[in-house]
Amino acid sequence: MPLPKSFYDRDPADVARELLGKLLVVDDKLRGRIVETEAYYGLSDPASRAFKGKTKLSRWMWEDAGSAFVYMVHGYWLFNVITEREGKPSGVLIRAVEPVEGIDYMIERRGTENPKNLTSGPGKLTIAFGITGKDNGTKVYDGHSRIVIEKGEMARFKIATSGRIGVREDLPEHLRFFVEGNKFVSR
DNA sequence: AGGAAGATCTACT
DNA sequence: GTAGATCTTCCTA
Repeated sequence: MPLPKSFYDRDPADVARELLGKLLVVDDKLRGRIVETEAYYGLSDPASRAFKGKTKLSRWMWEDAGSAFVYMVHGYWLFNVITEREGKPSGVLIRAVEPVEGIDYMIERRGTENPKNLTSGPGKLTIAFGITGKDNGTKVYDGHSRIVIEKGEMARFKIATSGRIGVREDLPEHLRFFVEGNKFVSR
């Protein structure tokens, strides 16, 4: 069962923290455990795609909680889930997952057999899972969607935080969350 | 037409 | 570990 829409209708930092350990599922055959996330706010966050207002690309950030927002940067697609109510842009970037199921497909798409290099980065995991701009607007709380996020079980783990990676201008708060010691975290 | 963007890969010290 | 090239759209001029 996918996580309910209400799970995403909250502050993105809370959602980012609690998405750790959850399962990203695509086409019911590719599964990955989320081990690294980042929260992004809207108009008040210079690193957010919504900062400069609605454009053809960023308009997906104004969708309702639990919608997919896929953005391309430097030739790679990055997968985000929108948080908070419709009309209030914010979201969570999925930065890394740990491969769980469908590893053969991931190896084929990524062109490498090194499991550590399959999904250990935001641009890598979209390639491994076959996620592109066409998936914009997908409702990840709807069981019929191609992309959903499920509860999943994971042994106890410790959550660490840091500033966000790669952004030109970060906010003072720590908005990156990751599973401490997990080898699939991007760095 | 040119540049920016939340990254990755490769080839070195 | 760090440095540089290169990746693809869309946005702004």
